[in-house]
Amino acid sequence: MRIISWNVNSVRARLEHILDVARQYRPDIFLLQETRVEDRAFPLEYFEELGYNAAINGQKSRNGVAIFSKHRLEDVDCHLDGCSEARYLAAFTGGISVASVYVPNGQEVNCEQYTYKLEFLRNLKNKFSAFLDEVFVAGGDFNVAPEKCDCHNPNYSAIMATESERNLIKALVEAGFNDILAKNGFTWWDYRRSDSLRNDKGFRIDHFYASPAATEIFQTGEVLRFARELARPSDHAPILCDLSDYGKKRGSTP
DNA sequence: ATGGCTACGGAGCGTAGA
Repeated sequence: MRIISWNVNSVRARLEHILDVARQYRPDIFLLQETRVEDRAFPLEYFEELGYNAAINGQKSRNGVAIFSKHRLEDVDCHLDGCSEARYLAAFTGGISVASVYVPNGQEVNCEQYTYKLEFLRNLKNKFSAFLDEVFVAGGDFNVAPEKCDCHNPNYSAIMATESERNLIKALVEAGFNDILAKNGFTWWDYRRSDSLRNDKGFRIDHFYASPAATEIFQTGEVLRFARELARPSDHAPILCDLSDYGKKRGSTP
C-alpha cells in the first residue's frame, strides 16, 4: 500500500506534474492539499483516466483538499470543528483510513490567523483520536517544523516553529500518531529565495501521522524532492510512504 | 529590516502563501 501526499499549490497549474508523479510512483492513495479550485471545476477526469476514485473538498481560489484512491472510498468526511474552510478530508479506502490535511499557515505569531491555526491543531487532534485504534494515516501540509533539525536555520523560531505550534504537534505524537517521515529531510522551500533549493534552505512541514497499527506496518518512505526542481513547481515536494499489504481483515473490496 | 516568487480573480493589483 503506497500513499503519496502533496501540497500542489493549485491542482490546475500543477496538473502535468501531478499526473507524472502518479504514473511514475503509482500510489494506491494520493492525498492533495491546496488544490485551489471549486469542486465543479476540479479536473477529475484526468485522475479517473488513471484509475482513481476521488473525494474532493474544495473552495474557490484557496485551500482545497482531495483524496484519490485505486480502491472504493467510503465514510467520506470533510467536517472539522471550528473550520469552515476546505482543509480536511478523510475516508476509508483499501482497508485503511486516511486523511488529507491542510493546516492554516498562521501568517504571523499572535495574529488572528495564528490563533486559528492553534485552534485548528487542537480540533485536529480530537478528530484523529477517533482513529487511534484503526489503521490510519494522515498526510498533509501541517505548516509546523516540529524540531530544530526541521528548519535549515536551527535558531529559526518564528511562524511554523513556535513553542505553541510545536507543543500541539507533540500532543498528536503523544496521543499515539507517529511522525513516520521525521528523519527524511525538508519538504518545503520558499519560492521567494532564489538560493533556497540550491543551498537547501528548506523546512520539513509536510508530514505523515500514523496510528499505532499503521506504524506497525510502515515500511519505508521518502521525500520526492525532484518534483520541487521541475519547471514551474509547487513550493512543496511530495512525501511518500509504503505500508505492508493490509486490508482483507476489514473486508474492504478494491 | 525588507523583500524575494507564484497563483488567483478578473482585468488593477491586492491577497495569500509560510
